[in-house]
Amino acid sequence: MELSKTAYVILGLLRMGCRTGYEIKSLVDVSTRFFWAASYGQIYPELKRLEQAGLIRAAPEPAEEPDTGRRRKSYELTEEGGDALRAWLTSGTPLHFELRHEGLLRFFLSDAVGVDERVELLRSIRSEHERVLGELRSIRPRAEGDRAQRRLEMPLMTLDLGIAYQRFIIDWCSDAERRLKRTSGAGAGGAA
Amino acid sequence: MELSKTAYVILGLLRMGCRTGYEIKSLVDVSTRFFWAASYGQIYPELKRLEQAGLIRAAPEPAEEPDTGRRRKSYELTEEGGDALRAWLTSGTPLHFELRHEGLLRFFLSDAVGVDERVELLRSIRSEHERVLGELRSIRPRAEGDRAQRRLEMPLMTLDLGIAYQRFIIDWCSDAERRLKRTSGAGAGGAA
DNA sequence: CTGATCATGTAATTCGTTACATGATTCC
DNA sequence: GGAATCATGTAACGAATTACATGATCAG
Repeated sequence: MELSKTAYVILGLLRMGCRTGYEIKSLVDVSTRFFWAASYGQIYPELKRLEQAGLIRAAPEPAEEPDTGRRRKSYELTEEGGDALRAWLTSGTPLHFELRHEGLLRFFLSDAVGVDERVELLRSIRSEHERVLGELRSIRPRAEGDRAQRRLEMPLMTLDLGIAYQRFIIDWCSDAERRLKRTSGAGAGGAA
Repeated sequence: MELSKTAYVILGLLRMGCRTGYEIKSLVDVSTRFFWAASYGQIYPELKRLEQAGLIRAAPEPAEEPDTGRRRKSYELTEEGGDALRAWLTSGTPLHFELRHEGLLRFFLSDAVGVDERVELLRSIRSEHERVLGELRSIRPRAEGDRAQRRLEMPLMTLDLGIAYQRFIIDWCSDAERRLKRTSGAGAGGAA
């Protein structure tokens, strides 16, 4: 593959209406971040590369915004950029998938500690996911708005998967906690 | 935090009975890989560091294995190593969580293509997760064995979460496909 | 004898984060 | 006037992958 995944994030968000690097980063932080993060250190250099490759171009400042001396670079998709985006979206390339979940890692290794510590661990995993669930819920109105006003269906659908996913993990944690307590019975055994 | 997460993977797997870098890598590939991957390029240098830090030490070759000229370095946990592992397992440090899911990213951006392409995308996401589910099922017997013979409960419990999680995503994909088809109704609309 | 597996390591490179540097504008 | 936000970028660093290099042993 030629372009990095982050390049497609930029192409895709430009298509969704973002114009500057700053706007892209702001939107990433309330959307793709949960399954594909990106930092300024990636976005700005990538914008330059994409411009050189002819996939995006500098856009004229929109008229509504009369030149406020504030310097900023607006970009827009070129036709080639749109083509590249759609080509990637429909290509059969293997889908990269990667998870780094410290909570699960600890849980996996937690035979080294006692049941009480295991339960405590499970609680902190659950509370992390509850925090994320809260975040996802808080951004839902925006996704609803995008759907109603800009005919963007997928952001909301993706968000709802995220919400369901968080709930799934949270429920699993509650279940597991109950099972651990039951199994340990009277004598809570430690381990070394 | 002093140690990298990968250092704790090593400490933890050493505790679970691995002895060499090679064994650690082999076990990682059928266990933690799904939520915390590690490569040789990390494992071997990390083993050296951990030895210098006194958390692991070179272990005498077990007697059952009469010196086959095959050179290899066996390690074992020191007391300090075990302490460090348990300290991390029970510490309240924020739990690092990170997901990179190209399928979701594409799905999120797929308003740029037509419903048919969206459905196709959903199918390939589902089939990826079905593949992973198959992998997880294939390693389950090993986890059952570890539980029965070595009193390691957590690997199996973690694996069963993984299996349930894959099923959750697969089901969601099937649902979403049905919903997309229903919504699109008669006139399948494309988008640009 | 040959291919699979056991076994250890390094070097180059890629990917991504974090911190830093800078400065304008807007809202209170 | 000061804090928050808008806005763009770079440099240093760290984490991790990939490819390479090497060689022994074991099963057929």
